[in-house]
Amino acid sequence: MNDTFQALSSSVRRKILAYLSKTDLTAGEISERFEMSKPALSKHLSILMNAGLIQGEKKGQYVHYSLVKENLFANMNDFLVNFCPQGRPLKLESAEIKKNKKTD
Amino acid sequence: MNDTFQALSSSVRRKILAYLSKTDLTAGEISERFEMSKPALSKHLSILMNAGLIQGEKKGQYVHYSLVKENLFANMNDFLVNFCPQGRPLKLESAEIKKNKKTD
DNA sequence: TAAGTATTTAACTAATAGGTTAATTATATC
DNA sequence: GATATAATTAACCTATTAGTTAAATACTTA
Repeated sequence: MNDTFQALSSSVRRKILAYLSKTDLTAGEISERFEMSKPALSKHLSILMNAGLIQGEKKGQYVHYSLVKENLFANMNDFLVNFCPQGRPLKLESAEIKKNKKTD
Repeated sequence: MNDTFQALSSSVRRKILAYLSKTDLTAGEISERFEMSKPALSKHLSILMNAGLIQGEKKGQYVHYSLVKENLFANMNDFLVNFCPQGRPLKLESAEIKKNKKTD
């Protein structure tokens, strides 16, 4: 869980996850979307890999990255369950949440 | 959202939240639960405060801290909604999640 | 095989995070 | 008012993080 939250503490990495939630991308395609060197991006990708939030598959000279959604949800659930008194998995009322929404 | 995930990236701070999910505590009571100096704990508390995840109320010479659960859920929801294709709030099947559970 | 492209690794640097002890602030009590 | 307690702030140190450029690795193609 530590690795997960550590990985999620960077907005760059959260954006990578958001991109991958739409479609798989190669390392190069990901790096095009950021104003940052490829090695820097590569490090972010390896942090997400180590946290089990993404996976990479080498195809020829490319590495295709994809989201591992189950791990994302599993870790979030493990965490959030602490705050549900009944110990049940999440059941949120969207209205109550929207009320407190802050734009980022 | 950055502040929230930054705050959650520390296991000490996640433990503080877990304690506060059970009951309100003073700064001193919180620091007793960790092997760390009071100033160090105080800094963790201020990070959680800045993220809006806890609030402190001064009563006499004590400061009583409590969880602000709504902000926790709101931020998590804002984040997780990205990964729900329909854009709906979370609806997870606990069985599928348990399968991938990793102990921390 | 040589040259080009995709990606990662290595070596380095600057900024940030997380801890320490000492000092300060605010309240309580004698 | 003096002293004790709770909590935070200040000053400092070390380790980690996040970026850089240069080099290495792996694959493709002429």
